[in-house]
Amino acid sequence: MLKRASAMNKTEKKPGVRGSRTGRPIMVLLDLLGRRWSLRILWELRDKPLTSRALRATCDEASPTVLQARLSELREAGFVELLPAGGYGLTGLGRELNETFLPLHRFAERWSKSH
Amino acid sequence: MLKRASAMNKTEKKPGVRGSRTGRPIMVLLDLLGRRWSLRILWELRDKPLTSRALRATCDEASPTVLQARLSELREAGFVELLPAGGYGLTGLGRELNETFLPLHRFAERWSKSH
DNA sequence: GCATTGCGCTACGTTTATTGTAGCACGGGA
DNA sequence: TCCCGTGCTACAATAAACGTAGCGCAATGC
Repeated sequence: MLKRASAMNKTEKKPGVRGSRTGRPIMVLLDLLGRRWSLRILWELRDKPLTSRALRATCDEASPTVLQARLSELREAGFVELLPAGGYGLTGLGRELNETFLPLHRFAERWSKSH
Repeated sequence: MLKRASAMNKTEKKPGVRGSRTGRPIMVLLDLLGRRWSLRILWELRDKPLTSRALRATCDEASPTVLQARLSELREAGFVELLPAGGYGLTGLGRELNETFLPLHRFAERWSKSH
């Protein structure tokens, strides 16, 4: 019998905050967001929830292994949640975080013209 | 299920924007920033240039291999430059990019209290 | 009933990225 | 000259991500 929703299976073995041994929040956050697909997942969920498979489709068919890993981390961080009705959606906190990336979109457009 | 096989028209040599086969600027940017140490490097250069060794020190002694790789990518992207006087500094574009992350600092503080 | 479909999620072998340690070539003082 | 500090690289070992397949479960259809 598998434990469902076993995101607490980390047991504090601290593989974790890779790029930050200081523990400063900004470092922890930059480390979390600096993992593959983290930023992309938050971005793809920006306007509506997606099922795990739909999310995978939007993320260039990234492997489900790492996608589930990121989703677990982002859920534990409180940015993403698994909706009762099914699918993944941003939490209030996740939406706040995402808003700090909105300027990034505009920046990306400008940047693509300049390099 | 359409496989878009022809987004390789990027004038890119080879390194290959990993997480984005679409070529949309925001995807390319999210992919670049989603590599290990990218965000951290930009963050650490936020107020003054640093030599490669100083940068490594601030980045928890990350291995010089990947640090140089990121610096090359960030230089090619036009966010970072090697100063004539020595040391790495942000370009104007890099500074703009960094400013989109300033709210992240405040967010990180709030976030650390909520989880 | 009993397949079928879609969901979240996992196993596992292969490939790729990152780490850690050591060291190079160059240039500018002293 | 020798000694630093710079940017940068080699290379084996490790960790992370990939790709494919498939599980258990619940809802739906027949």
